[in-house]
Amino acid sequence: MRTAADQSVQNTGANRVTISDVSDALGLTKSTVSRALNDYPDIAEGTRLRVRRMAEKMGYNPLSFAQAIRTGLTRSVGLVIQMADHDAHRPFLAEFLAGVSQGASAEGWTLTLAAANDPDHTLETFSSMIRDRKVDGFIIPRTLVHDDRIELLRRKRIPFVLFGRTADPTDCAWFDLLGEDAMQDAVRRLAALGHSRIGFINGGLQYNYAALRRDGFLLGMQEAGLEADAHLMGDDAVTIAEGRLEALRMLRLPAPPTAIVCAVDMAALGVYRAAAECGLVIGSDLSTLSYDGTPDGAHATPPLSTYAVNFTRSGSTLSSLLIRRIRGEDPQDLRETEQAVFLDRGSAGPPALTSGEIAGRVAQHAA
Amino acid sequence: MRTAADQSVQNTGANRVTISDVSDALGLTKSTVSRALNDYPDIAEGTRLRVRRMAEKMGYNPLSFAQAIRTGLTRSVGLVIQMADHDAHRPFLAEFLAGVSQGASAEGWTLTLAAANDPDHTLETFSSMIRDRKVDGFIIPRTLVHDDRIELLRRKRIPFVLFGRTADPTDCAWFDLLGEDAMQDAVRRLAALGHSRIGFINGGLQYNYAALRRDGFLLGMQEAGLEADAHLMGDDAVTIAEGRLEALRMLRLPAPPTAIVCAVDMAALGVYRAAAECGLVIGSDLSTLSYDGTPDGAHATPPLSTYAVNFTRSGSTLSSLLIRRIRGEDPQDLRETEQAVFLDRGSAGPPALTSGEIAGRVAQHAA
DNA sequence: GTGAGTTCCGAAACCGGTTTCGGCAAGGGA
DNA sequence: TCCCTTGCCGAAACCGGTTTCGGAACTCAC
Repeated sequence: MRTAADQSVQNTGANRVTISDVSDALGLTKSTVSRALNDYPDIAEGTRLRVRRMAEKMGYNPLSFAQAIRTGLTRSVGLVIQMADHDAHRPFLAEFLAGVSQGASAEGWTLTLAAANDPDHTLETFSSMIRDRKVDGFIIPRTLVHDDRIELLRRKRIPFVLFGRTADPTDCAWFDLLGEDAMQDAVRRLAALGHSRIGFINGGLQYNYAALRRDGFLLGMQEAGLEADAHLMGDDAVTIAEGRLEALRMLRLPAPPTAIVCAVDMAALGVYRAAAECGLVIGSDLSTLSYDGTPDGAHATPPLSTYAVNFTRSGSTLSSLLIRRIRGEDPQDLRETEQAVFLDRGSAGPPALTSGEIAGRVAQHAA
Repeated sequence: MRTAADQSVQNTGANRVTISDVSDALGLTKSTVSRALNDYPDIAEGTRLRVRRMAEKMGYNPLSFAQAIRTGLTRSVGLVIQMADHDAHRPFLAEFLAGVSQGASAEGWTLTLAAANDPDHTLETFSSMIRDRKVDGFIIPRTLVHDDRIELLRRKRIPFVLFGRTADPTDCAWFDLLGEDAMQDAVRRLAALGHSRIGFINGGLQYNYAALRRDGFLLGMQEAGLEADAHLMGDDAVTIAEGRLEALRMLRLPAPPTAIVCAVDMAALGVYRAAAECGLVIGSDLSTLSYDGTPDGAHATPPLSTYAVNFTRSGSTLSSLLIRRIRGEDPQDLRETEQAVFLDRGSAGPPALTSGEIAGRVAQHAA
């Protein structure tokens, strides 16, 4: 019977150079060539060099799936994106994927991508990719405080790397941005501009970053000698609509904030909307600083000042951490963090209005 | 020497059920089991059933890389995204990838993703993925009129499927949306609303869709008995900035358009900007219809009426077409098209102003 | 009853690598 | 000189499948 293999245009590849071709050309056996190329210690240095040069010259490249059959390793990093997620991070997806892909291919690895519709589907996808040995490990984006994906991989003893941190760091390698430092710095900047009533709109509390950024905000307030008013703090705003609502709520308080720090850019763009509706000018009447670095923020008026994340570099770092993890390095040695970069674009300035004046302006526009 | 394989937590997989386990359980040889599962004709129907049931019961799943070593097929579809592209299509990337991934996994295949920085890098990436047999075929997004990627794959005889069409259809399978029909329909709608001076802002001419959409626009004009004024036609606008410039150019003509059809949503959002600068209200003073269905359009005021593309379904269709192509089906039988869906959201209405009145308004705002 | 086909499965080679094991030769110590 | 290491490589098994080939058993026609 004839099946796919030979009906298809592509076949087993006529003139591919195999390890046997290399060993024949050198008068060695393929086992020697294999060990030479894989740096076994029982190969003489001269032989190793001869083999390397010949392999190079003949253009020999081992097939990863042929290696996999014995080693069990596919040389592939896995990534499962969840479609159910709000699209707060969608703008960065391309950059992030590019980074992951480049980090992988720098080591001769590939990126195997899957998409899932909901958390259950995500876990199923992980399981089937593991069962079929599609990948050697996973990158876990958008970590939660308590994350079932981590539980699963820990239990199955599959290597993984987090983009973010999590409550229980056991067996976890990660790369993360110090959002808490950014929030603290944001407060510091606003205080230096003369703000004293500063609000905070946090992101989704299920995400691990939320508690950290909140703590960073509070630390900044404390450092500046300012009181953190519970009424000026909100949670779970990751979209423009949610950010707008939370900002409106704060602005309608008897003593509204003169500045609002947002944990994510989308929420800050919601603050823009709320400000517009209340007749407040962002950057003078009301200041806001945010975090993410979305392209949308740059196009707003005024452009949004934000702490920007380099998603391309993040992705590539994660790939290389994961590969090192798969190669056996201790997770504790594979934990990197980085500072987000502040982009000062004008959405924060000295308070043009007092809290009371803002309250008046808001009341006026409510009528 | 101990290398990656056994230092890593994951190893060759203790209790995995192999084809030999199945054959032993049945008292058959593994060759018989293999042929039974692959529907060879020289296996008795009863045997085939016995084998299937036992394989099912024991939870046997062949390893794709073990099959690949003999068949040459990895059961993986390849996709290379170009980062250099303007980000007109970025918002859809997640949906598109989800579709491709789901279409692949429906057949037990996977998606191997790579990113490239420029056209040359793209071709190199294709070549190395082919050399290392990472994938069995490729999905080619955003096809150009003359596309080097297609040339390469045609030459190397690697199966591929286009998202879009191209000048030379030889060996090409594809899925595409009938943008030309959408443009024609847009003109029809505008004409029905009473517009007679209708402008057209096209996308990048290197893309295959551009000529098609232009022809669709012209056909619509002809059908409506309207004159297509060359001054009211522009090209290569795929960003907000480019759309704005082209719209401003048209609005400053002695006889400006009362409606503008755009080939891509981003250009239409540029029309919004231009209109705002000229004191024109979109949907009454100036109408616009567009194509893509970006989320951004839904948030504009008024929301942008546009012909929307279902990128998830597009991706999944492309995957299944590619798999059929790899299995040997004739490319000519693997060509599907679909209509974009019109979303009427209010950016087009009966002309509130004549062309002359618009010219007056524009001149007034220029001062 | 015999010869020619069919039907169906086993045996073994094969794919392209990796890994284990054994042994030869050189080197070193007594 | 002899023995014991040590260094280095070949031979062969192995990984988990697929594919080729041959032959036993059964069918059917004459």
